Amino acid sequence: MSKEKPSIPKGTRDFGPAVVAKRNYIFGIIRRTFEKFGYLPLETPAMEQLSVLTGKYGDEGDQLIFKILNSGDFLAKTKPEDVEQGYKHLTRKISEKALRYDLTVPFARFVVMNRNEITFPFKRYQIQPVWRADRPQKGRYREFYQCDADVVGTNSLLCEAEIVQMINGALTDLGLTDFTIKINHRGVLAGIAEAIDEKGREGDICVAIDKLDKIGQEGVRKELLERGITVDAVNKLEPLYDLNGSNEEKLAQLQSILGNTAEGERGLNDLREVWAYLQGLQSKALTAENPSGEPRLMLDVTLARGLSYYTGCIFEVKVNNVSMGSISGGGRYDNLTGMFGLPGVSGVGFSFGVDRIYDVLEELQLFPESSQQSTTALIVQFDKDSEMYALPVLQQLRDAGISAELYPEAAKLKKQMGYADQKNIPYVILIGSEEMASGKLKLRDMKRGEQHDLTIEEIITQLK
RNA sequence: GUGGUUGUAGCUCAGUAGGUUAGAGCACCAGAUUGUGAUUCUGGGGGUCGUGGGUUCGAGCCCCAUCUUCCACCCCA
Repeated sequence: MSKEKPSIPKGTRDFGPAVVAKRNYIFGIIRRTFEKFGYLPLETPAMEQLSVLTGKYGDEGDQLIFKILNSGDFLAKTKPEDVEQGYKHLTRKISEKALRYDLTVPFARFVVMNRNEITFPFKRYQIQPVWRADRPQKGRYREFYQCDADVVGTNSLLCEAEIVQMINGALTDLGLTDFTIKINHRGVLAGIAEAIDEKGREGDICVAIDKLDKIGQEGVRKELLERGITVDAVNKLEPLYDLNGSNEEKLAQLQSILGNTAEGERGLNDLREVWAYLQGLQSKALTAENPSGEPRLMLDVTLARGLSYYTGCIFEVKVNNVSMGSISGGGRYDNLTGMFGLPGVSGVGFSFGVDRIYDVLEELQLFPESSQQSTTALIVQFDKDSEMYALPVLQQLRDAGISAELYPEAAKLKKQMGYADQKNIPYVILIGSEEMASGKLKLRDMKRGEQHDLTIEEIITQLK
């Protein structure tokens, strides 16, 4: 008998009852938001073929995919020279499956496989865990849940506008008041690169610019030069950092800088159209201001996002004044299904990071009390007679749709009351000899500490 | 993946220059209170000091490895 201490892998967590209750509260609000906008649920397997996932997230992403070792004698088909050719070569020989890295690529795979059954535009949402072999930190786990909503089969920028609406709606319903929805466009980034005579280098430029609020303008300048961007280009780039004024004014300023680049023009037109849709939708995201006075929806040319499949608008959401990375992000991808042999299907989607939202709500104490209670009423018993008397009462409560339980033994009152207190049960019903004789049960409101003698019918009415 | 950091009772932490039976608060259990919880009083249980090696007469404390935590890069939900 080995008595090893049990443990769970790095970056994974157990969720106890109280935590699950709060997580379900978040899932519920997100699910309702998605459904309000016409998205329907989809679920896909935890594991995908490795070939489906590789190459979709850039080199960095490929490194972070959890591979599953082939079962059985996984070395059967390998030869000594496979080892000599390095781990990447060997990986393909001993691993054919991998845990999904996000929900967007499996969705694209699903669309391609079911292209003949699907009616386009196809709107789906998906709430499932994903896995990344990242090094864990606060708010960064190796297993975490994403809540994705994507639509494929339409180029309409109404989808982008509705994504802004969904983000604003869900986060507002969760009680958040100080958050920023950043929006940008890959075309704008490409146009900027072209306008400063560094066409095609937007990748390097983005990685550097993205750190602006972290390392400052000087730090970014240094990094850009290290990445081989010319001094000339950096000088042209820097005025873009502090575009000021309203979003409309920013668009106008960008127009004069990028107007004559094809990509830049495409990006600006898309963004203007998104704004027009939002105005039509009377978007609260468009008019809302954060406590700081900044607009909630912000055009941010420094927003980059690493996932390599994005081609159009990109989004990212940051809760202000908490130490937490982005809690939501997404964008448009024009050719994801093309990689699986179905070209010409444009898609756009975004994702909420529930685990981070959870940590933020916890920090800001925004979980409502109702998300933390389990049972509505506990029946306390005193002896065998009262237990038997309580059984039909218990059933009547449940038939009336009230979640109820009977303490399963005639333990001391203190213990039974303590149980209710611990479990955050708001009402206790006491059934003893007096109550059985009179037919009036004692209903105790645990929060107020008051109790009244009531018939079972009266109790049901009150608790319903 | 690179460089750091953390790990002592269920939880939050003490633990002095390596020296007998490792402590506190909270939580838990029992009693004060044989029909009433979150307050009060009394008593009680619980730790092979993350794990595995090593140095030493002797290690919670020193060394190595490993796992874990958190942080900065990288990247990202």
